[in-house]
Amino acid sequence: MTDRPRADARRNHDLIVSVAAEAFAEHGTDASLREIARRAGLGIGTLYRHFPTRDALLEALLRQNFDRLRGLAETSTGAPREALVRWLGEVARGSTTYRGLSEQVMAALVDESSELHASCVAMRAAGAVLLDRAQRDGSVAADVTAVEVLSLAAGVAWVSERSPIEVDRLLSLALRGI
Amino acid sequence: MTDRPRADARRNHDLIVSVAAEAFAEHGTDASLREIARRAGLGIGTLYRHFPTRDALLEALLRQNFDRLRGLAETSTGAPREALVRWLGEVARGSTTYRGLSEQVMAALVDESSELHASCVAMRAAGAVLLDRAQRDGSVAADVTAVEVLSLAAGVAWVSERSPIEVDRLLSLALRGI
DNA sequence: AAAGTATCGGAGCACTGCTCCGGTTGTCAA
DNA sequence: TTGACAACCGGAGCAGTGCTCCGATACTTT
Repeated sequence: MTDRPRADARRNHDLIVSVAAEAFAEHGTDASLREIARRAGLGIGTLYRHFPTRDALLEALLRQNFDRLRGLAETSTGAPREALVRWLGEVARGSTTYRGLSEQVMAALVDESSELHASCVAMRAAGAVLLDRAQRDGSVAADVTAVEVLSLAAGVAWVSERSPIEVDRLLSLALRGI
Repeated sequence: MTDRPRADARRNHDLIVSVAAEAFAEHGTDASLREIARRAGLGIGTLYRHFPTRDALLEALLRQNFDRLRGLAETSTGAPREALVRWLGEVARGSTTYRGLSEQVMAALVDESSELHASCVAMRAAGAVLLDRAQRDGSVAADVTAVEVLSLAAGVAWVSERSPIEVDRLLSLALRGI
Protein backbone atom coordinates (compact mmCIF):
# COMPACT_ATOMS: atom_id res chain seq x y z
CA MET A 1 0.00 0.00 0.00
CA THR A 2 1.43 3.33 -1.00
CA ASP A 3 0.12 6.50 0.60
CA ARG A 4 -0.88 7.92 -2.74
CA PRO A 5 -4.60 7.93 -3.48
CA ARG A 6 -5.88 5.59 -6.12
CA ALA A 7 -5.76 6.85 -9.68
CA ASP A 8 -9.54 7.04 -10.10
CA ALA A 9 -9.87 8.88 -6.80
CA ARG A 10 -7.38 11.51 -7.84
CA ARG A 11 -9.05 11.87 -11.22
CA ASN A 12 -12.45 12.33 -9.65
CA HIS A 13 -11.09 14.80 -7.11
CA ASP A 14 -9.76 17.06 -9.85
CA LEU A 15 -12.88 16.60 -11.92
CA ILE A 16 -15.10 17.70 -9.05
CA VAL A 17 -12.99 20.79 -8.40
CA SER A 18 -13.16 21.93 -11.99
CA VAL A 19 -16.88 21.28 -12.32
CA ALA A 20 -17.47 23.05 -8.99
CA ALA A 21 -15.61 26.11 -10.26
CA GLU A 22 -18.03 26.35 -13.16
CA ALA A 23 -21.07 25.74 -11.00
CA PHE A 24 -20.09 28.30 -8.37
CA ALA A 25 -19.37 30.85 -11.08
CA GLU A 26 -22.79 30.19 -12.52
CA HIS A 27 -25.01 29.84 -9.46
CA GLY A 28 -22.98 31.33 -6.62
CA THR A 29 -21.50 29.57 -3.62
CA ASP A 30 -24.74 27.84 -2.77
CA ALA A 31 -24.91 25.95 -6.04
CA SER A 32 -26.44 22.50 -5.73
CA LEU A 33 -23.82 19.89 -4.78
CA ARG A 34 -25.99 17.16 -6.23
CA GLU A 35 -25.98 19.03 -9.52
CA ILE A 36 -22.19 19.34 -9.42
CA ALA A 37 -21.89 15.58 -8.92
CA ARG A 38 -24.35 14.98 -11.73
CA ARG A 39 -22.45 17.25 -14.11
CA ALA A 40 -19.23 15.45 -13.24
CA GLY A 41 -20.93 12.13 -13.99
CA LEU A 42 -20.40 10.98 -10.40
CA GLY A 43 -22.58 9.88 -7.52
CA ILE A 44 -23.38 12.31 -4.75
CA GLY A 45 -21.65 9.99 -2.28
CA THR A 46 -18.39 10.34 -4.14
CA LEU A 47 -18.51 14.10 -3.94
CA TYR A 48 -19.17 14.01 -0.20
CA ARG A 49 -16.30 11.64 0.46
CA HIS A 50 -13.86 13.89 -1.34
CA PHE A 51 -15.28 17.06 0.20
CA PRO A 52 -17.22 16.39 3.40
CA THR A 53 -18.45 19.97 3.58
CA ARG A 54 -19.14 22.76 1.13
CA ASP A 55 -16.36 24.73 2.80
CA ALA A 56 -13.86 22.00 1.99
CA LEU A 57 -14.76 22.30 -1.67
CA LEU A 58 -14.52 26.09 -1.60
CA GLU A 59 -11.22 25.83 0.19
CA ALA A 60 -9.81 23.78 -2.67
CA LEU A 61 -10.90 26.51 -5.06
CA LEU A 62 -9.74 29.46 -2.99
CA ARG A 63 -6.43 28.38 -1.55
CA GLN A 64 -4.68 29.35 -4.75
CA ASN A 65 -6.07 32.86 -4.59
CA PHE A 66 -5.36 33.20 -0.88
CA ASP A 67 -1.77 32.25 -1.52
CA ARG A 68 -1.57 34.74 -4.36
CA LEU A 69 -2.85 37.51 -2.10
CA ARG A 70 -0.37 36.56 0.57
CA GLY A 71 2.44 36.73 -1.96
CA LEU A 72 1.22 40.06 -3.24
CA ALA A 73 1.30 41.51 0.26
CA GLU A 74 4.77 40.20 0.96
CA THR A 75 6.39 41.50 -2.21
CA SER A 76 4.54 44.80 -2.23
CA THR A 77 6.59 47.97 -2.63
CA GLY A 78 5.98 51.70 -2.93
CA ALA A 79 4.07 54.15 -0.76
CA PRO A 80 2.79 52.18 2.26
CA ARG A 81 -0.74 53.58 2.30
CA GLU A 82 -1.30 53.11 -1.41
CA ALA A 83 0.12 49.60 -1.22
CA LEU A 84 -2.33 48.71 1.55
CA VAL A 85 -5.31 50.21 -0.25
CA ARG A 86 -4.38 48.49 -3.49
CA TRP A 87 -4.00 45.17 -1.72
CA LEU A 88 -7.34 45.50 0.05
CA GLY A 89 -8.92 46.22 -3.31
CA GLU A 90 -7.44 42.98 -4.56
CA VAL A 91 -8.88 41.15 -1.56
CA ALA A 92 -12.31 42.68 -2.10
CA ARG A 93 -12.33 41.91 -5.81
CA GLY A 94 -11.19 38.36 -5.11
CA SER A 95 -14.17 38.00 -2.77
CA THR A 96 -16.57 38.70 -5.61
CA THR A 97 -15.45 35.99 -8.03
CA TYR A 98 -18.41 33.88 -6.95
CA ARG A 99 -21.68 35.39 -5.78
CA GLY A 100 -21.92 34.79 -2.05
CA LEU A 101 -18.20 34.35 -1.61
CA SER A 102 -17.73 37.42 0.59
CA GLU A 103 -19.95 35.62 3.09
CA GLN A 104 -17.55 32.69 3.25
CA VAL A 105 -14.48 34.90 3.39
CA MET A 106 -15.94 36.91 6.25
CA ALA A 107 -16.72 33.70 8.10
CA ALA A 108 -13.21 32.39 7.50
CA LEU A 109 -11.78 35.60 8.88
CA VAL A 110 -13.49 35.22 12.22
CA ASP A 111 -14.76 31.69 12.72
CA GLU A 112 -11.96 29.34 13.75
CA SER A 113 -13.97 26.25 12.95
CA SER A 114 -14.30 27.24 9.31
CA GLU A 115 -12.40 25.04 6.90
CA LEU A 116 -11.16 28.16 5.17
CA HIS A 117 -9.85 29.65 8.37
CA ALA A 118 -6.37 28.15 8.10
CA SER A 119 -5.89 29.42 4.57
CA CYS A 120 -7.12 32.79 5.68
CA VAL A 121 -4.85 33.28 8.68
CA ALA A 122 -1.70 33.45 6.60
CA MET A 123 -3.27 36.03 4.36
CA ARG A 124 -4.40 38.07 7.33
CA ALA A 125 -0.89 38.02 8.74
CA ALA A 126 0.51 39.25 5.45
CA GLY A 127 -2.05 42.03 5.44
CA ALA A 128 -1.14 42.95 8.98
CA VAL A 129 2.44 43.57 7.92
CA LEU A 130 1.23 45.88 5.18
CA LEU A 131 -0.98 47.71 7.65
CA ASP A 132 1.78 48.01 10.21
CA ARG A 133 4.12 49.54 7.67
CA ALA A 134 1.54 52.15 6.72
CA GLN A 135 0.89 52.94 10.36
CA ARG A 136 4.60 53.41 11.18
CA ASP A 137 4.74 55.66 8.17
CA GLY A 138 1.96 57.74 9.69
CA SER A 139 -0.19 57.49 6.58
CA VAL A 140 -2.79 55.28 8.26
CA ALA A 141 -4.40 55.87 11.65
CA ALA A 142 -2.69 53.93 14.42
CA ASP A 143 -5.85 52.69 16.14
CA VAL A 144 -7.02 50.43 13.31
CA THR A 145 -6.49 46.67 13.43
CA ALA A 146 -5.91 44.19 10.62
CA VAL A 147 -9.17 42.40 11.29
CA GLU A 148 -11.06 45.67 11.10
CA VAL A 149 -9.55 46.65 7.82
CA LEU A 150 -10.11 43.20 6.31
CA SER A 151 -13.68 43.22 7.59
CA LEU A 152 -14.23 46.50 5.81
CA ALA A 153 -12.89 44.96 2.61
CA ALA A 154 -15.22 41.98 2.97
CA GLY A 155 -18.14 44.32 3.70
CA VAL A 156 -17.32 46.35 0.62
CA ALA A 157 -17.25 43.17 -1.45
CA TRP A 158 -20.59 42.16 -0.01
CA VAL A 159 -22.21 45.51 -0.78
CA SER A 160 -20.82 45.69 -4.29
CA GLU A 161 -22.15 42.20 -4.98
CA ARG A 162 -25.68 43.49 -4.65
CA SER A 163 -25.49 47.09 -5.74
CA PRO A 164 -24.38 48.95 -8.84
CA ILE A 165 -21.75 50.84 -6.83
CA GLU A 166 -18.28 49.61 -7.69
CA VAL A 167 -15.72 48.03 -5.39
CA ASP A 168 -13.14 50.77 -5.86
CA ARG A 169 -15.60 53.54 -5.14
CA LEU A 170 -16.88 51.92 -1.96
CA LEU A 171 -13.43 51.01 -0.76
CA SER A 172 -12.14 54.50 -1.29
CA LEU A 173 -15.08 55.85 0.72
CA ALA A 174 -14.62 53.37 3.52
CA LEU A 175 -10.86 53.83 3.74
CA ARG A 176 -10.78 57.57 3.22
CA GLY A 177 -10.64 58.21 6.92
CA ILE A 178 -8.25 55.61 8.22
CA MET B 1 -70.04 42.68 1.34
CA THR B 2 -67.88 45.11 3.23
CA ASP B 3 -64.25 45.64 2.23
CA ARG B 4 -63.06 44.58 5.63
CA PRO B 5 -61.49 41.12 5.82
CA ARG B 6 -63.30 38.45 7.70
CA ALA B 7 -62.70 38.31 11.44
CA ASP B 8 -60.86 34.99 11.36
CA ALA B 9 -58.65 36.20 8.50
CA ARG B 10 -57.65 39.28 10.43
CA ARG B 11 -56.99 37.23 13.55
CA ASN B 12 -54.79 34.81 11.66
CA HIS B 13 -52.95 37.63 9.93
CA ASP B 14 -51.95 39.17 13.24
CA LEU B 15 -51.14 35.79 14.73
CA ILE B 16 -48.78 34.96 11.87
CA VAL B 17 -47.01 38.30 12.20
CA SER B 18 -46.38 37.85 15.89
CA VAL B 19 -45.23 34.25 15.56
CA ALA B 20 -42.99 35.24 12.64
CA ALA B 21 -41.37 37.94 14.76
CA GLU B 22 -40.37 35.27 17.30
CA ALA B 23 -39.21 32.84 14.66
CA PHE B 24 -37.10 35.40 12.79
CA ALA B 25 -35.55 36.54 16.06
CA GLU B 26 -34.70 32.94 16.84
CA HIS B 27 -33.57 31.54 13.50
CA GLY B 28 -32.89 34.61 11.35
CA THR B 29 -34.73 35.79 8.29
CA ASP B 30 -34.61 32.38 6.65
CA ALA B 31 -36.60 30.68 9.38
CA SER B 32 -38.86 27.91 8.11
CA LEU B 33 -42.24 29.26 7.01
CA ARG B 34 -43.80 25.85 7.53
CA GLU B 35 -42.57 25.94 11.12
CA ILE B 36 -44.07 29.42 11.61
CA ALA B 37 -47.43 28.14 10.36
CA ARG B 38 -47.15 25.10 12.61
CA ARG B 39 -46.36 27.23 15.67
CA ALA B 40 -49.33 29.45 14.88
CA GLY B 41 -51.52 26.35 14.68
CA LEU B 42 -52.32 27.09 11.03
CA GLY B 43 -51.88 25.34 7.71
CA ILE B 44 -49.07 26.34 5.43
CA GLY B 45 -51.60 27.36 2.78
CA THR B 46 -53.05 29.94 5.12
CA LEU B 47 -49.69 31.53 5.70
CA TYR B 48 -48.99 31.75 1.99
CA ARG B 49 -52.36 33.35 1.24
CA HIS B 50 -51.75 36.06 3.80
CA PHE B 51 -48.11 36.56 2.77
CA PRO B 52 -47.37 35.26 -0.73
CA THR B 53 -43.65 35.81 -0.28
CA ARG B 54 -41.20 35.90 2.56
CA ASP B 55 -40.57 39.55 1.76
CA ALA B 56 -44.23 40.35 2.29
CA LEU B 57 -44.01 38.90 5.76
CA LEU B 58 -40.81 40.78 6.53
CA GLU B 59 -42.36 43.94 5.21
CA ALA B 60 -45.18 43.64 7.73
CA LEU B 61 -42.59 43.36 10.48
CA LEU B 62 -40.30 46.12 9.26
CA ARG B 63 -42.63 48.85 8.08
CA GLN B 64 -43.01 50.09 11.64
CA ASN B 65 -39.27 50.45 12.04
CA PHE B 66 -38.84 52.02 8.61
CA ASP B 67 -41.44 54.60 9.52
CA ARG B 68 -39.75 55.26 12.83
CA LEU B 69 -36.43 55.84 11.06
CA ARG B 70 -38.06 58.18 8.61
CA GLY B 71 -39.59 60.14 11.47
CA LEU B 72 -36.27 60.25 13.27
CA ALA B 73 -34.59 61.72 10.21
CA GLU B 74 -37.29 64.34 9.72
CA THR B 75 -37.31 65.61 13.29
CA SER B 76 -33.59 65.45 13.78
CA THR B 77 -31.84 68.53 15.13
CA GLY B 78 -28.34 69.57 16.16
CA ALA B 79 -25.03 69.46 14.34
CA PRO B 80 -25.74 68.12 10.81
CA ARG B 81 -22.85 65.69 10.62
CA GLU B 82 -23.49 64.17 14.03
CA ALA B 83 -27.19 63.92 13.24
CA LEU B 84 -26.43 62.00 10.06
CA VAL B 85 -23.97 59.67 11.72
CA ARG B 86 -26.33 59.03 14.61
CA TRP B 87 -29.16 58.28 12.21
CA LEU B 88 -27.06 55.90 10.13
CA GLY B 89 -26.14 54.10 13.32
CA GLU B 90 -29.83 53.69 14.02
CA VAL B 91 -30.34 52.30 10.52
CA ALA B 92 -27.45 49.86 10.92
CA ARG B 93 -28.60 48.70 14.34
CA GLY B 94 -32.13 48.28 13.03
CA SER B 95 -30.73 46.04 10.30
CA THR B 96 -29.36 43.64 12.87
CA THR B 97 -32.56 42.87 14.77
CA TYR B 98 -32.85 39.62 12.86
CA ARG B 99 -29.86 37.69 11.61
CA GLY B 100 -29.78 38.04 7.84
CA LEU B 101 -31.86 41.19 7.82
CA SER B 102 -29.13 43.42 6.44
CA GLU B 103 -29.30 41.26 3.33
CA GLN B 104 -32.97 42.10 2.86
CA VAL B 105 -32.48 45.79 3.60
CA MET B 106 -29.67 46.02 1.10
CA ALA B 107 -31.85 44.33 -1.50
CA ALA B 108 -34.73 46.67 -0.74
CA LEU B 109 -32.43 49.64 -1.16
CA VAL B 110 -31.53 48.70 -4.71
CA ASP B 111 -33.94 46.17 -6.13
CA GLU B 112 -37.17 47.81 -7.25
CA SER B 113 -39.04 44.54 -7.42
CA SER B 114 -38.51 43.88 -3.74
CA GLU B 115 -41.64 44.06 -1.63
CA LEU B 116 -39.71 46.09 0.90
CA HIS B 117 -38.61 48.62 -1.68
CA ALA B 118 -41.58 50.93 -1.29
CA SER B 119 -41.17 51.13 2.47
CA CYS B 120 -37.50 51.75 1.95
CA VAL B 121 -37.76 54.61 -0.54
CA ALA B 122 -39.36 56.98 1.93
CA MET B 123 -36.66 56.23 4.45
CA ARG B 124 -33.97 56.80 1.86
CA ALA B 125 -35.48 60.14 0.95
CA ALA B 126 -35.49 61.19 4.59
CA GLY B 127 -31.85 60.17 4.87
CA ALA B 128 -31.03 62.14 1.76
CA VAL B 129 -32.32 65.30 3.42
CA LEU B 130 -30.10 64.66 6.40
CA LEU B 131 -27.13 64.09 4.12
CA ASP B 132 -27.83 67.18 2.10
CA ARG B 133 -27.95 69.33 5.20
CA ALA B 134 -24.59 68.01 6.33
CA GLN B 135 -23.11 68.62 2.89
CA ARG B 136 -24.37 72.22 2.72
CA ASP B 137 -22.85 72.66 6.14
CA GLY B 138 -19.53 71.49 4.76
CA SER B 139 -19.14 68.83 7.42
CA VAL B 140 -19.61 65.96 4.96
CA ALA B 141 -17.89 65.56 1.60
CA ALA B 142 -20.01 66.82 -1.29
CA ASP B 143 -19.36 63.90 -3.64
CA VAL B 144 -21.15 61.28 -1.57
CA THR B 145 -24.67 60.11 -2.44
CA ALA B 146 -27.48 58.91 -0.20
CA VAL B 147 -27.41 55.42 -1.67
CA GLU B 148 -23.69 55.16 -1.01
CA VAL B 149 -23.99 56.20 2.58
CA LEU B 150 -26.93 53.85 3.19
CA SER B 151 -25.06 51.05 1.48
CA LEU B 152 -22.17 51.60 3.84
CA ALA B 153 -24.57 51.40 6.78
CA ALA B 154 -26.01 48.15 5.47
CA GLY B 155 -22.52 46.79 4.90
CA VAL B 156 -21.53 47.70 8.43
CA ALA B 157 -24.61 45.93 9.73
CA TRP B 158 -23.73 42.88 7.68
CA VAL B 159 -20.15 42.77 8.94
CA SER B 160 -21.11 43.29 12.56
CA GLU B 161 -23.62 40.44 12.28
CA ARG B 162 -20.79 37.99 11.77
CA SER B 163 -17.89 39.52 13.65
CA PRO B 164 -17.20 40.62 17.21
CA ILE B 165 -16.53 44.17 16.03
CA GLU B 166 -19.36 46.47 17.06
CA VAL B 167 -21.63 48.51 14.82
CA ASP B 168 -20.53 51.86 16.22
CA ARG B 169 -16.87 51.10 15.80
CA LEU B 170 -17.25 49.97 12.20
CA LEU B 171 -19.50 52.84 11.29
CA SER B 172 -17.14 55.39 12.75
CA LEU B 173 -14.31 53.84 10.71
CA ALA B 174 -16.33 53.78 7.51
CA LEU B 175 -17.67 57.30 7.91
CA ARG B 176 -14.52 58.89 9.25
CA GLY B 177 -13.54 60.10 5.83
CA ILE B 178 -16.77 61.33 4.34
C1' DA C 1 -4.76 -14.23 -11.80
C1' DA C 2 -6.87 -13.58 -7.63
C1' DA C 3 -7.59 -11.39 -3.34
C1' DG C 4 -8.69 -7.56 -0.79
C1' DT C 5 -9.64 -3.01 0.09
C1' DA C 6 -10.12 1.79 -1.42
C1' DT C 7 -13.48 3.78 -3.92
C1' DC C 8 -17.89 4.40 -5.99
C1' DG C 9 -22.98 5.32 -6.59
C1' DG C 10 -27.52 6.05 -5.42
C1' DA C 11 -31.54 4.86 -2.50
C1' DG C 12 -33.34 7.07 1.40
C1' DC C 13 -34.28 10.45 5.26
C1' DA C 14 -35.63 14.77 6.82
C1' DC C 15 -36.10 19.04 5.52
C1' DT C 16 -37.23 23.24 2.42
C1' DG C 17 -40.44 26.64 -0.59
C1' DC C 18 -44.53 26.77 -2.91
C1' DT C 19 -49.19 25.29 -5.31
C1' DC C 20 -53.64 23.65 -5.63
C1' DC C 21 -58.20 22.48 -4.43
C1' DG C 22 -61.88 20.09 -1.57
C1' DG C 23 -63.92 21.10 2.94
C1' DT C 24 -65.16 24.57 6.49
C1' DT C 25 -67.01 28.77 8.47
C1' DG C 26 -67.92 33.62 9.02
C1' DT C 27 -71.20 37.07 7.36
C1' DC C 28 -74.86 39.38 5.28
C1' DA C 29 -79.62 39.26 3.31
C1' DA C 30 -84.01 37.43 3.63
C1' DT D 1 -83.35 32.72 12.83
C1' DT D 2 -81.91 30.71 8.94
C1' DG D 3 -80.00 29.99 4.81
C1' DA D 4 -76.66 30.73 0.93
C1' DC D 5 -72.29 31.70 -0.74
C1' DA D 6 -68.02 33.60 -0.99
C1' DA D 7 -64.03 34.05 1.77
C1' DC D 8 -61.21 31.38 4.07
C1' DC D 9 -58.73 27.35 5.77
C1' DG D 10 -55.62 23.24 5.76
C1' DG D 11 -52.68 19.86 4.18
C1' DA D 12 -51.45 16.51 0.54
C1' DG D 13 -48.22 16.74 -3.01
C1' DC D 14 -44.30 18.27 -6.14
C1' DA D 15 -39.69 19.34 -6.91
C1' DG D 16 -35.86 20.51 -4.89
C1' DT D 17 -32.11 20.63 -1.03
C1' DG D 18 -28.04 18.67 2.23
C1' DC D 19 -26.28 14.67 3.98
C1' DT D 20 -25.70 9.42 5.37
C1' DC D 21 -25.10 4.76 4.77
C1' DC D 22 -23.88 0.50 2.75
C1' DG D 23 -23.88 -3.01 -1.00
C1' DA D 24 -21.53 -3.15 -5.51
C1' DT D 25 -17.50 -2.06 -8.25
C1' DA D 26 -12.84 -1.87 -9.89
C1' DC D 27 -8.03 -0.57 -8.99
C1' DT D 28 -3.52 -2.45 -7.03
C1' DT D 29 -0.47 -5.25 -5.24
C1' DT D 30 1.11 -9.76 -4.18
